[in-house]
Amino acid sequence: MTKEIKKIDPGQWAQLLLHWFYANRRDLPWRTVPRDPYKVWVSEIMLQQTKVEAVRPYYESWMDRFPTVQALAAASEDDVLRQWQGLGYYSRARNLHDAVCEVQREYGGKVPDTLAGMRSLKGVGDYTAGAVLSIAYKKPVPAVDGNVLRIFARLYVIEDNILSAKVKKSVTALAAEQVPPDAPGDFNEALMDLGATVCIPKHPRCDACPLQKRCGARALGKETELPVRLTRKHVPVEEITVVAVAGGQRWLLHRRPSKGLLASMWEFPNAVGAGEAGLEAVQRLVQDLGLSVAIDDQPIGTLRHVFSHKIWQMTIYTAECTGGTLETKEDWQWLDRSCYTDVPWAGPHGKITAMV
DNA sequence: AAAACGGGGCA
DNA sequence: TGCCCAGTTTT
Repeated sequence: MTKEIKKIDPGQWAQLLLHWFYANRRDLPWRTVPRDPYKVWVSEIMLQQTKVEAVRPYYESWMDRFPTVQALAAASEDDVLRQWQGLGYYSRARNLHDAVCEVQREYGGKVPDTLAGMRSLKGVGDYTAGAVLSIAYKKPVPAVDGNVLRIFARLYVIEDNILSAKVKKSVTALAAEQVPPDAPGDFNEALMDLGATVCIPKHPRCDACPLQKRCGARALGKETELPVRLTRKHVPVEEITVVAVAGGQRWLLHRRPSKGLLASMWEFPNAVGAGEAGLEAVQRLVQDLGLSVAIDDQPIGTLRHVFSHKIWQMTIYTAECTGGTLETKEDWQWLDRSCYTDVPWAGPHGKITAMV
C-alpha cells in the first residue's frame, strides 16, 4: 500500500467545494446576476490586500460615481483619487483609471475577455486576470491569491514558503487541475469564501470545512502550522517635522511627486528630521517659495503613521505667513480651510486638518 | 528575489 | 506590537 502518497493527494475535490459554496456563499454587492466584467474588475482591484468589510463602502460609493467603464474613463485623476481616499495602495486607483481609459479607447469600452488582453492592462496581474476571466466570462482558468495559497498549502501539505515563486507556480498547476469547466467562476469564488470564513490563517475552523476529510494538514494535525510564510524584516522609523502654514483662512499645501509613496497627493509642508534640524529644513523649503513665515515654538501635537515598510513619527507645528508671494508652481497651492475635502490627502496629513 | 506600496482589525 | 488581508510593479 502506498499510504504516504494517498495521504497527501486529496484527489478531485471541486464538487465537494461547490456544494458547500452553493449553500454558504456570501452575499456581496459585486456578485450581480448576470456578472458585470467591469464590476468584477473593480472589486478585484479594491480587494487586493484589503478585507471585504473595508471594501464594501468604497465599492458602493464608487459604483454610484463611476457605474461604467465609460463613466470612469471620463473622470479626472483627482476625482478618482478622492474616491479612493483612505483605501490605501493608491497606485491601484491610478492604474485602474489608466487601464479603463485604455479599454474605452482600444476595446470600444468592452473589458477584454482573453487572458492576454486582461493581463496587458495596468494593475492587472496573474490573479486579477484569472479572476475576471473565470468569474465574468466563465473561462476555465485558476486565480491564485493568498487564500488559495493557504488552502492548497494545507490540503497538499506544502511546507515551503508560500510567498515564493516556486510555490505559486506549483499551486497554479494544482488549481488548474481542479477547475471545473462548467463553473470556473464559482470554483474560484468558493476558494475565496472558504479561505475567508473557514480555512482562515490562525485557527482554521476545520469542523466546518467541506474538505476536512481530504486535507493533508488536518490528517497530520498540522493545520495550524501551515502555511509557512516569510517573516517580515524590521521597519525603519522616519522622523518627520510638519508645519501647518496659515495665510489668513488658507493653508499652504504641497503636492507629492507623481511617483513613489502617496504619489500626487497633498500634504502640509514637511521635512525629514526632528527638532531644530527639522524646523530649519521646512523653513528653507518655504523660503525657497518666496514666503516668510513665523513658526510657533511649541508643537501642537504628534502623529504616528504605520506603513507596511516604514513608520512616520510626525511632529506638527503651526505657523503664520508674514509676507511674500507664493511663486506660481504646479505642486504648491493655498487652499481655503472650508475646502479641505477638495483635495486627495496624503495619508495622515488629512488628520492634521482636524488638529489645527 | 526582494522591496515598495496603505490601512484597518485582531490577539 | 506583530500578523494578516481577493496583489502588482519596480528594483
